Amino acid sequence: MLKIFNTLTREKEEFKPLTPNEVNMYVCGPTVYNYIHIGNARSIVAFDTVRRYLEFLGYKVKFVSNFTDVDDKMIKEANQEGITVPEVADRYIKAFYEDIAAINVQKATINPRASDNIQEIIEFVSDLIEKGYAYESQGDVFYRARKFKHYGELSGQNIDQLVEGASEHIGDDEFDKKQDPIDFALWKKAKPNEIKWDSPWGAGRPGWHIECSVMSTKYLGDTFDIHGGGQDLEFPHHENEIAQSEAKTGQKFVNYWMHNGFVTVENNEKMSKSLGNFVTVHDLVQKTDPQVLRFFLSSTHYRRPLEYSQSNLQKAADNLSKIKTAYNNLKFRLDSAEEDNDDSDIFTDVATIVDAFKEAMNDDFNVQNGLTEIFNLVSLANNYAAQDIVAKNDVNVILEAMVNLTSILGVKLDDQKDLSEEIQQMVDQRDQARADKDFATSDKLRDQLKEMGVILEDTPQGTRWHIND
RNA sequence: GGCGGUAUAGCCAAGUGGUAAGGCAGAGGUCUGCAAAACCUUCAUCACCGGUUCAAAUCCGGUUACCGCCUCCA
Repeated sequence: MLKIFNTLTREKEEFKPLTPNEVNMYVCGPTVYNYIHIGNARSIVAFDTVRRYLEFLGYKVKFVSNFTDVDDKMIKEANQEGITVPEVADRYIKAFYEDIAAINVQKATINPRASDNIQEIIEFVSDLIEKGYAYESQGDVFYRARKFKHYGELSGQNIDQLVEGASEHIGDDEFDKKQDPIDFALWKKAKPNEIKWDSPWGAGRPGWHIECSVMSTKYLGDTFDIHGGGQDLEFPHHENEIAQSEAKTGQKFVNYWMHNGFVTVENNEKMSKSLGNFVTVHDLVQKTDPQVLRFFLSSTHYRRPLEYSQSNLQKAADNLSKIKTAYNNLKFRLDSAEEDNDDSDIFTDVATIVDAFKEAMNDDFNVQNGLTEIFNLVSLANNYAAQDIVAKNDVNVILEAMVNLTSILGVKLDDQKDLSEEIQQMVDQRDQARADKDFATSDKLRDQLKEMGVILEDTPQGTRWHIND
């Protein structure tokens, strides 16, 4: 039984989807004015892992994640470059797909763009005005936060304290337009030379929060199962989404709210675009194995902070390497494996580990405990591979389990390349030299191959090799 | 000021009342022509103070440190 920590209740709750065997989930995507950084990737990976595990459990998952392609930063970026807002969006959306593919993130079922949903947004806002939850003011439209009686529940905030907090930051002109400092924009009047759409309130563009309410309910219905995003979106973004959506539909918006922790840098400081202390995925994958980055991001519990550092990245690389080595070493035994074994403990051993893995992941996606089970599988694989006689079906059941469990973390084990003919010949020559006890020659060849990135290992079943990358 | 999070070995990190999982690094050993990989052994009393209990990392009270949200941010 899967349990999910629900931000709304601050408790782990049994997961019950609205429709049996199906899950509808929405995750807030990036504003596409730059490459995504490691922090963005963490969120993307966290929810990709959630999705993969749900699919592993047999759920059919409809996964919607948006692109914010109209807002202040988009406009600023476009102006600086002297190109249009859609051009900025197109460029970084393309890069987004490249980046997430590199770290083995499955594409969303749907990636709606705010700018493709302007009509729906206008209708949604009009509806809120009709219902008395929003008002027009000098070309802007604001949401009347105080009217929504559950306002502040997600983030545990008290409205009056929010007003105090808000008044410190709010500008004078905004203060004049708003009836209440905590009211937030649904529609923003266009300034000169800004991207704009016609609306009943004049030319303008949508506010940030409204797009997610509109697009999530458009594709997933008035109520859906899971809504995810970074902890920094809890307030105000998700609070506002709830207010908008529930005011309009009269229905509960989301059953399970999930928030991932931040990626931090030195001194536990949050990595963020505004602080400028970020590393983009685009840059990092040039010098780091994308698989290592993926493993690094997915192997810590999603709600914990994750420190980005060279040593932690290296640790992820070491751990991943251990898993891959075990996989490849066992796979090497397939050639020397005997016929199937009818009476084997291996099947039950593997099943026990897989069950334990599920039990771990069922506890709010506890990947650390899940990893422990993967290492149990590694240990089983290593021990089994060291036996004199191995059976093909035993080897395969272990390999299969390793692939299944690690793929939930987005890791591909089976990516060993073939050797070129030239290198294969060198390996053969060395084998001959060893057979002749000509160790000087064999060691020389081994060193040469090492220079070329091919590591040789001698085993009772012959020479094993792997690529050192 | 309000709300929330974190504090476990050199590092990462499980563990919500019964005497500290797992991984990396380190040390010793086995195997090997030498290696590599693997295997075996070894490595902590849980930020601090006080309390409850037969028993606490785990519950209660207090203290300290760091971080985040309240303004765009995954």
